[in-house]
Amino acid sequence: MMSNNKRMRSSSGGSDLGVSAMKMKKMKASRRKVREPRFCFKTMSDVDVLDDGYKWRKYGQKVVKNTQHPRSYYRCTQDNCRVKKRVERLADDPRMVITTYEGRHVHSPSHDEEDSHAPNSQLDNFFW
DNA sequence: CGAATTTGACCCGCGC
DNA sequence: GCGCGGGTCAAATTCG
Repeated sequence: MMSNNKRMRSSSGGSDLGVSAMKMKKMKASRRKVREPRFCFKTMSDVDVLDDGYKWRKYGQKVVKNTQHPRSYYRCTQDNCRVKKRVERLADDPRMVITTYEGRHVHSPSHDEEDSHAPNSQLDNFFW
């Protein structure tokens, strides 16, 4: 009764699996010493997903205090791009959106061609 | 059918 | 020591 494992995120209610997942998660994030720098940009637009050349997939939404609007979390769906993007709306200015990019892009925007030998694009990314 | 999206729940770190 | 907030993932559902 009662909810009885409503979500059981680790499935199989097992423990080993859950532990494994937990361990993996820990290892993945691993609160490393140095974290990738985060770039915050203020954008004035009614739309939050400004197609900057990358494909984003929403993976979560949470409401933050000090703000009457929920925050959206996006992640890059590229093959080798695990860049994270955070989008927050300003309560004072609903048309103002704060886009925070976390991580570093591995590919150049729009151009999907092999940029392996194109340090220029990487430099361009760094600038962003 | 596949992928993307949505919501809820869970976990960890830090503050007091 | 305990509580709260913030952040992420997973599953289910829906759209193209």
